[in-house]
Amino acid sequence: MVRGKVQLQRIEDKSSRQVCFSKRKRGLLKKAKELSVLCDVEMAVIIFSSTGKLFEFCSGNSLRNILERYDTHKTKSQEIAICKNVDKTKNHHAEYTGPSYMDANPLQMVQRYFEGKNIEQLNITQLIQLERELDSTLVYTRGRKTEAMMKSVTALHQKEQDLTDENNLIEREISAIINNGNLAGQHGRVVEDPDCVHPSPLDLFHF
Amino acid sequence: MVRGKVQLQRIEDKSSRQVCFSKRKRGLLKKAKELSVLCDVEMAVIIFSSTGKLFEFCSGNSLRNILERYDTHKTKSQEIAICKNVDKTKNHHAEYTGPSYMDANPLQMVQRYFEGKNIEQLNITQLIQLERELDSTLVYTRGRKTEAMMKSVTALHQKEQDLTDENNLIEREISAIINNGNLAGQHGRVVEDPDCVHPSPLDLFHF
DNA sequence: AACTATTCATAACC
DNA sequence: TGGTTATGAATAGTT
Repeated sequence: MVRGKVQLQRIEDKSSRQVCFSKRKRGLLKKAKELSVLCDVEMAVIIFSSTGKLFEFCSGNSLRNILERYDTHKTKSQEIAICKNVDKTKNHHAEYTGPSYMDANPLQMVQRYFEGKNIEQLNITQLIQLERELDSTLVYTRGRKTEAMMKSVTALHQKEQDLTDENNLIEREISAIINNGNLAGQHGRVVEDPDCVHPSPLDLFHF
Repeated sequence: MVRGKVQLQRIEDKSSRQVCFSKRKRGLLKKAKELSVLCDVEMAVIIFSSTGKLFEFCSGNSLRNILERYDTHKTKSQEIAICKNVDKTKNHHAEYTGPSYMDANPLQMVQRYFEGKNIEQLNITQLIQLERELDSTLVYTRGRKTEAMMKSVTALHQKEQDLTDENNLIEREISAIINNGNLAGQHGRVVEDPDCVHPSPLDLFHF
């Protein structure tokens, strides 16, 4: 505000309101552009004047894209809320604080990166190059996935082995206890066999 | 801008960018609220931070309503544009002509998108999803490429045809001239045949 | 998270 | 509308 601080309420005089709208709209759109460029964010502004005229701004090329992203985001956060059974009441500048890195797919990423150039508008050379690079990214990702899965499988095998060992150990302990119980019944005393109750680690690999 | 006027381009330093984002977002949302109240307009602001967080503002109580209004408005104006056969260029705000990212490959894009999280550190689920999405992006890109090539080939065929036609035309003109030259030699005068020298456009399709 | 020097946005006026 | 100006606001750089 400026020059005799104005109250934050509807300007009643129609023409003043119109003038103010025109000036402030320009200012807001400028700020929006600055924000989107400086901070590299995706954003959209939609304004309907009181006369019904539409003014819009969007950071990339397509406001529709942003609305779609908004929709998926909303849907996902709703899903998450349901999953977590969280009944979060929305604060008016609701900020979704979920894990959000995965909510954009590579196509959107690529489009965001070409910022302005819709993928539809790329020429053949660019498309061929993009194809090649996507291909190698895919190959790389598959490699990483396989590697990660192998590691995971190995880890699972190890865990399985450990659990099996533990089971065997427990079984041996149980039989030992039973045996001791029998012996105790026969001889009137408890015989402790350390080799059975505390087998050496190597014993674990005999089964 | 302020204190050593900043360039209107992406702030490269990540933490500066985030601080700037935080400050400017607050400012923008405030301005948006002021505009909507003072001038009594319906409006919406949607912002995705670079970390994927969503921030929003709307004048009424439902952003969804505004998006619906936007949709109907767009549909109508599009219909009008089609009816009037108007090739209206897009909104004048979507003219970001910043650094082209054509030199970044998708792997860099993906990594940059995960900002900080190296692709090495993604878990299996994320990798599988990434693989799937890269795959469909690749399929899509291949489709686009094929389409573009087909168009190009068709265009080339057309061009070839046109050139062939032109050649034929020229040949006919030349023979006509030669013929006329011969006739001139035989009869001592030049005979002009307008049908040969300036064939009607339809003649082009007789070959 | 505060501070401050600057630039910026804009209400009032023309 | 569009321009000018005085003034309050926004904010980049710094701490």
